[in-house]
Amino acid sequence: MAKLRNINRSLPMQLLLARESTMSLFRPMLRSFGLTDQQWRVLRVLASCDDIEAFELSQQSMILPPSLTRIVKNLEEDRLVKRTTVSEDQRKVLITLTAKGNRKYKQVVPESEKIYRSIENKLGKRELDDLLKQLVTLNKNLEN
Amino acid sequence: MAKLRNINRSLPMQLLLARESTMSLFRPMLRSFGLTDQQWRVLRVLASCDDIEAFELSQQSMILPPSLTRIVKNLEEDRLVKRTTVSEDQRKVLITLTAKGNRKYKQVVPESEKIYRSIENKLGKRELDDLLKQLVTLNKNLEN
DNA sequence: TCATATTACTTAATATATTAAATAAATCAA
DNA sequence: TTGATTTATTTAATATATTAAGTAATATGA
Repeated sequence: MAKLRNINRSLPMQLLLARESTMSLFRPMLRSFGLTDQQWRVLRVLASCDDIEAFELSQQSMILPPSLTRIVKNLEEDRLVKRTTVSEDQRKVLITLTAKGNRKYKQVVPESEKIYRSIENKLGKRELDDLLKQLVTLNKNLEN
Repeated sequence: MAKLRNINRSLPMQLLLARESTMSLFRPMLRSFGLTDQQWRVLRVLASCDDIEAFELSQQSMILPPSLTRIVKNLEEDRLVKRTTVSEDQRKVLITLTAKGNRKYKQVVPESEKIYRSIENKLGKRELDDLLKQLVTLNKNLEN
């Protein structure tokens, strides 16, 4: 009978485990700032640009549009982001960070970098760079 | 001002992207068998043992207990798995694959392996093995 | 111009994730 | 032995993921 490969030889499972291993190091810090993983992904994209269309934000934060609608709505209620429509194309929505959102972002950045450096220390800078390079290559080669 | 690293240099983001890149190749196949990603993770663990306690299944399938409760309930309604309690410890629940569940598993395995081999071809067997080794190392080194 | 198609986003429905609290059985300590 | 604690799982509440369907604005073609 055809047998399925062991978990240790399954790329999807090892990626899931690796993602969880790393995120579990950041999560308590993010929660202490009142942020979910996804909210932080949105904030960091917004911090890298003046404003952004919903579709582009969806791509860059890797959150599908239906989820993004709710996440942005919640962030808006927390006054961390602001939504405006584009006058030239009334279908489009522009999302921007508020001053409060920007302050929150600036509070999180140093804590995030601190954790990232501790990961670098645990894994070794060269090994981490090497792994990142391979992941970037994989993502390029498997891209639809 | 402290600046956050670019997405391309963020291990958590690249892992998320890589996980999504690979799972998107398996997902249509799994859906064609009427299975969600998580249901398939549960079935493949069950196929590797006669029976298993809920807690152990939770660990191996990387699904937290509250989610597992519902997933197993749904699989049970589909008659793919069966739940029994342990007489020596009435708190514990044993979960097993039914004959129907085993047939489903055996149908999926060759299709899954086919996709896995196509990934091997795209990435190169040596590169894939190397990446897997690094992920296993990362998971060991970051393990709580 | 006007019906049709496309685009951008939202709503809806169902499934899963996360955290906390609840329940019930088993264990432990005085 | 019994009250407190621990263990194994479930329930509950809120957040996110996924897929499909809906809506409104824009673009296109006869």
